[in-house]
Amino acid sequence: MSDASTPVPGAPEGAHTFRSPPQQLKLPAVEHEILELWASRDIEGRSLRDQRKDGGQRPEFVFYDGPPFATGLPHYGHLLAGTIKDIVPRFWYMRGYRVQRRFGWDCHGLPIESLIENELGIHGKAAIEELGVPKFNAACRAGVLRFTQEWETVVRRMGRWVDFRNDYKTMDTSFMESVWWVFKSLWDKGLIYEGHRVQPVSPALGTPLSNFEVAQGPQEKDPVTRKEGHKRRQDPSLTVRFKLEDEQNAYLWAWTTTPWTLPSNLALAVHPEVTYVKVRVKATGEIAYLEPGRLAHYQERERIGETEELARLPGSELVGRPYEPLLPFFADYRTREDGTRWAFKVVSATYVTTDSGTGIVHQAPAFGEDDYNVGKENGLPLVNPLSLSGVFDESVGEFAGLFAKDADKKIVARLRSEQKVVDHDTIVHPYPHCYRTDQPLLYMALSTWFMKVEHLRERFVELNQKVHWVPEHVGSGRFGNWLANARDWNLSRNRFWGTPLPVWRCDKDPSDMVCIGSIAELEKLAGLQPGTVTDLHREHVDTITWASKAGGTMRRVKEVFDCWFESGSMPYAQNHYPFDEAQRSRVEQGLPADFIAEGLDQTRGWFYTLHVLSTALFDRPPFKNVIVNGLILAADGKKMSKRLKNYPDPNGVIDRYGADALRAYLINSQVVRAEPMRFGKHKKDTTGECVRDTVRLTILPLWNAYNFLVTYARADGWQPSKAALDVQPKADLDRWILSRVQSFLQEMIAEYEDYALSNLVPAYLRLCDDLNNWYIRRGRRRYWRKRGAAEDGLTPEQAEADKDDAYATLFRVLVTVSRAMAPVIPFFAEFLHQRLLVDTNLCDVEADEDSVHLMPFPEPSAELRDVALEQAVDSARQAVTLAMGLRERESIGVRRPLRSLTIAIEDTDLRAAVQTFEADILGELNVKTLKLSADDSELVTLTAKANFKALGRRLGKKMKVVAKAVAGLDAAAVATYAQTGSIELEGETLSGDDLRIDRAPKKGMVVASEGGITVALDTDISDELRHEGLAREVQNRVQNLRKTADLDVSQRIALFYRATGDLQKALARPELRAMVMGETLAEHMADLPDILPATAHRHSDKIDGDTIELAIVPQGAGTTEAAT
RNA sequence: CGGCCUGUAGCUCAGUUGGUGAGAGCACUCGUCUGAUAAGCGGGGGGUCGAAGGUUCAAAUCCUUCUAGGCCGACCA
Repeated sequence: MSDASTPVPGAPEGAHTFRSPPQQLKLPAVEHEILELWASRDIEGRSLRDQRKDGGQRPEFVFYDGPPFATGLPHYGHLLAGTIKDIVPRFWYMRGYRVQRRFGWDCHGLPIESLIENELGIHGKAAIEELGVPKFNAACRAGVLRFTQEWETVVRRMGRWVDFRNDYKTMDTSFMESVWWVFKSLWDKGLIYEGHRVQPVSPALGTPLSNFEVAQGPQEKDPVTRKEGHKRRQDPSLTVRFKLEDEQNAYLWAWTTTPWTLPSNLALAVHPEVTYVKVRVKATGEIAYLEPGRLAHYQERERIGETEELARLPGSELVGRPYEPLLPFFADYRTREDGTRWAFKVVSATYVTTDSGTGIVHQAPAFGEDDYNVGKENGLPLVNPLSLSGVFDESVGEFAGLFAKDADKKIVARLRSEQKVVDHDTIVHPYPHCYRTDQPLLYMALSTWFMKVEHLRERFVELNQKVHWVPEHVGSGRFGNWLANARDWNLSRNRFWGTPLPVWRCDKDPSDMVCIGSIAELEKLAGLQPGTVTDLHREHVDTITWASKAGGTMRRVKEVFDCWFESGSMPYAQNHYPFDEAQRSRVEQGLPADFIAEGLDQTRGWFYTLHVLSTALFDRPPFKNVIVNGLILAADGKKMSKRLKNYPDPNGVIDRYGADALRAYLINSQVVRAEPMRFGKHKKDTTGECVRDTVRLTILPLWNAYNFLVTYARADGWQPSKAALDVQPKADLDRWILSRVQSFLQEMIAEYEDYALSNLVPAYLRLCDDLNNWYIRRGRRRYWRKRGAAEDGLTPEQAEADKDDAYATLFRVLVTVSRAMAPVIPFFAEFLHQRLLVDTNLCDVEADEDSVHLMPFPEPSAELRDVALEQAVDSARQAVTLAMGLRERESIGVRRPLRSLTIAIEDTDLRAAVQTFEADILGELNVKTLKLSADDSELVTLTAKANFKALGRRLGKKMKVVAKAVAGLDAAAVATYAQTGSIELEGETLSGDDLRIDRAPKKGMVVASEGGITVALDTDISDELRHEGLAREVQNRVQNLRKTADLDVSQRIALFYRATGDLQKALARPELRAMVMGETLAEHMADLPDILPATAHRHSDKIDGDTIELAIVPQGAGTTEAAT
């Protein structure tokens, strides 16, 4: 490869020398520099909008970004989702795809409407209409984007690349027109109908509430069950009697907690399979029907006197029996025109329970969902005398003008006077309340627009099976169940700030309706000049009318869309489909998207609406892969709460530790698999200490490795080159780390492609451990070898080549790792790329090599792989660990040299491979010689254990007996088995890995064994070894002295000492004396004089019972001539 | 009340299709440095795997019940 490339402007002049590394690593400062770099070189733009300098055409990886409400500030949940939404596109971009990432804003809906109502100081629909829709909507438009700047700041600071310039807003005319197109398409397919749905209504607001809003209502714990639920409220508990028309003096008893629904009673429901009882009340002689268990309940509470049982019958026998209307207002519905019975009869309903009331349920179809469904099944009429404000209209006589809840008392009074009340009590129960006004909600059937989805259920489920869910269970469980039980979608809202339903209807003939699918169509029908309509909000389109066939006027219906319908239309509407010709095929080819990611709470939200619309419109799933993230809780396990201040401010955490660390922390958790996560290191961590740990764990290891390379390369004059990136080193250590990096790449790619983000950081940490704690530590000497000198048994030429290989290998490793980690820690990866490649003029701007994020993701090379070598190092490191444990156990410090270490490994190839790392093992452990052996019988006692996994299935019940026999085998028998590989026990032939052989250290031996590797230390210490150990202790004390004296590492010294006993003997040995002097840079070593210069530093100590007194005096420039 | 998820070391969490010495990080403790990194490296202690039953030769793992928590939904007569 040639080094002739277009250098990056501003890169340091001259050759390929590394820039000196920063003195101190300040991550937030580094990140700010990187942000500036990205901006100044438009790197983000080149990636996002695919404006590469090389102009290459790339296949498209389609990502849909779900729009957040623009009315709140971003919190940790958004940062987490943003991180996921950044990592995945970055990876696929590096894999050679084009990945458009457009930010979206959800601009419509109740959150912003409520906010504006509060700010304008008005409440309720009536107030808004009084103010006027144009003014209200203008306020919404002006207010909805107030936080976009804050969002952009935080999102960018997190390192997320997403296009804010080319964003989409659900209030854009183009977006809204596409929503119309979506609706019109559904309309043309016959999937839209007008119907009723029982909805919670806030009478104070005069508007129905969404389930979402209901859930936002006041909550409290039930004092008995301690369960969180709706705020509790006291209501009447009224039992009334309905007179049967076909039997004398006989009544059906029914119970209600909402007397205001009684005027609208149209039926009574019984469970067809429940047994009811017919009784005579002794005191009054009346005959009553109800469920016997409930009767007993009333009698226990002494609400009813004694009764005489007359008969028992199943509910099905009551079905169809007529009764007199309780109140006269809707008595006309008693019979149909043809004379058949219509309302006021007993109907069958399986939802009826016998745990409250009477077992006979009052039915007011307009005021309960179950009632409504029962009414529909039985062809009952729908009567609703209530307005949205909960006020009765003229149809209910004396109750007209009363608020429903206020009418309760008057209704009860009238029923009481008519002898229709059996029992009147109160009940305290959880009941939904308005989240804004705190008033109890009323349920009532309202006219709404529906999309038919129930017939699509099966298709939903089929298409959903093609989706790769992370984690899998959300797709098959929660979401799958939801799809299988999907209900027709109520997609209209009686609100103001939203996309208006594009339905115009004749005010004379309501059946004359037209659905508009585009602006052009509207202009044409209304006779307007093309281009007249530029905005589709209510204040603009509600005034557009035209003459109808029936001589009336075509006016738009009042409703606007549920904002979920808009977000579900996002795949089409963000590109103004199908109106924008240029984008048409992209939209069609971009469905399903390759990837989306949102929180678990979107199961019923965006995931669902995307699914419904793409199935209905295109018969396709909307996305191929989805990552569902869980909820982030505060460190104390509670929800994050601004009030409790139980979590650290995100900006503060980023400013202190950097975005990379926060990203790595968030992603290194099962929260990316839909599980909840506690943001904190411990329960009281409210400062983000957990993120500091992540800096230490994930960034510093890489930083240290980089710092090592650059420091030595600069000192040594080594220069990186393009050739170094393809280095084929000879040394085993180098070949090993390159192989190890390949397996790391393979693992990373597999995890990225599987969207298993929580496995990325652990894989990377394992590599860092290998890199820092073995590769660099063991290879350290190679970097500071003098050039041109024969060392380590190598000729000067060999030593030179080996050293170059070492530099090149480490350089290559760091470059590769920075690319593999770029999606996860985009700042630090970029920092490395800039320092290693850009500043050294090794990048070609024309080939878009000036940012790590424009580079291709590194492919693992099979040629560099050497699995056996990787295993050998594993084993060597394991042997070292075992031996370290032995030293610890025997209290022999690493400074004390030992004569020999024995490693027993049965496998011949592995043993030979471990041998190649002999010097490393001995160096790590401070041992003189290594003995390798295939046979560990002198070191350990063999015991055997049955391999349950292998034998269990084969032996079944005999397993226990055999296992016991195996455990009873003596060492000799096990040894025989180890040789022959077979044994007869309890009539079974066991062979191969039917037995697992364990090694227990023999008594009196310094031996440890694990996983087929046995190590033994020779702890017999000769005088020679002991003296060397002592000399090293002295050496250690001198080094400590150097440090307390704050001497430069290259500062020469004069060393003086006075020692006793063996210490004296050790230091008298010439070779040890030379060692101490060499390692401590001592130019002189002599007995301690009586007088020392002022620059001397002193220390005395006791080592193994002998004493030593030390003094060091700095030598050379800047110091006076030391006493000699 | 229903659906889904969770309960493993002091804390945060791993533990594949059941296979028998239950792991990591942090914290604790002991040791270890001087030509990358003490914001480092290594050793160690610490858990009746939420509880109780059951299936099985074998259960942290499968089943049932209970219990605690989370998310979503239902909360009606």
